[in-house]
Amino acid sequence: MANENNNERLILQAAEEEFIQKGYNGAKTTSIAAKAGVTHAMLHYYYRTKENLFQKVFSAKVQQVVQPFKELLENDKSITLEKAIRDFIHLHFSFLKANPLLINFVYNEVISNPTNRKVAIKAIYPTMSHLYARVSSLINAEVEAGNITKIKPLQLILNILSLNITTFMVYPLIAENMQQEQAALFLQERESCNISFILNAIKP
Amino acid sequence: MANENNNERLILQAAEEEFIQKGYNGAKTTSIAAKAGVTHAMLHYYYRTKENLFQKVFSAKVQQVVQPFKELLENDKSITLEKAIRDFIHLHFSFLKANPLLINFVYNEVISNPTNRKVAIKAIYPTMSHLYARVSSLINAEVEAGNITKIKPLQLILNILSLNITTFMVYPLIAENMQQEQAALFLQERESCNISFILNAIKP
DNA sequence: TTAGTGTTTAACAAAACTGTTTGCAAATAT
DNA sequence: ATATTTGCAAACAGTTTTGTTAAACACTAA
Repeated sequence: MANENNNERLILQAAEEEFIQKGYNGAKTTSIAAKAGVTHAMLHYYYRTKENLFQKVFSAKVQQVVQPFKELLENDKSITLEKAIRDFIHLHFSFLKANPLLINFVYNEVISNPTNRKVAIKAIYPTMSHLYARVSSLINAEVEAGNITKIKPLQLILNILSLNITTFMVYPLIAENMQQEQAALFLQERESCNISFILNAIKP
Repeated sequence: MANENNNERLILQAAEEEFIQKGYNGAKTTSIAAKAGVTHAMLHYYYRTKENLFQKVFSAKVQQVVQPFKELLENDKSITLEKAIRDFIHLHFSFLKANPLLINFVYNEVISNPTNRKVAIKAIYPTMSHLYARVSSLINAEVEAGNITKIKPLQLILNILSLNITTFMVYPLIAENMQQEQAALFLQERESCNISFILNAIKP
């Protein structure tokens, strides 16, 4: 009976934590093993190398990054640009709140390692081009109707992502000298401000 | 005669490169010494520890991050908000173009190490509150004149910085599959798009 | 010339880290 | 019941990395 592959799972979990907190170079297999409560020989037994363990963590995390975009594309089938923007920003904020270190982790590993970059691009590309197409057609419709000013889909997407992501990049620094409620309020204010800022920016 | 403190400088230069490219954990003192063309004993002779060498690099780089803000505050004494925004975005783009890895380096070290965070906040705070005050009064004047919609200074500052910084975060990924001219064009387009996006967003 | 100061090298030491081997105990299959 | 596989720990091995030491070297000033 023993423990139905418990250790294998514990090691992976500990590895996720460690890699996300410290990056590939900062993470140590000994520390991961200790965090998982196993000898470090076990880590090598199940995952053989640090590199291999990292790849497992990394590709899972890249999948996670794409999640909110997939969700948006599946749920919001035929809506206006404004509703899509509102829905997405809200969705993305929830996601980033729940995974505050995720984006920075993936970004850094992508920047510092060409192999990771390929893995990430391969995983992200299909969803992103799907998103691009959707945004593109939403923009076209609104421009024709005279509801918004002309803007390139890539620029709009970058703008929205920028404002969302940097919010959670500065969040730990801003929240450091705040009460919890204040910090929560900051996020809330930032979310509504992002929405109105974007919507105002694309008005004719 | 030897070489008038040349090695000390060479080591510091090599350390800047290495730390910025690979971060504290990824950087190796042996690699820094090799890059500087000296034995690694020399590195310890001049800087004693990796940590110490890092601190020297880090605080210099934090100073550099604040540079464009100081420049803006000194040069643009009494101007309109629109001109300030235009000037700053242009200035900031030049700066980020010249130091593409700087922000990410400082950010990561700040996030991963509380001591670095204190160093950075201490160095950045005065300039930032100066900037805040200036933006605040510029906004007030324009709001009173009915030229723009009401927006909190912090939100506007965050928005501008977000759009600028993320441009250079995605730049290496986007430029990877582009000709040089195309990549330069992307930056140029992004700069003017950022300006008009911001200005449009704060219109009444 | 010599004593002194700062610079450089080579060799060494210690620790941290990744990965391997061995051997054993429990579980599963034959 | 016996053989085989699987899970696990302890000890070991090799490498990388940081940091130290001692001696050589170069230059300056007494």
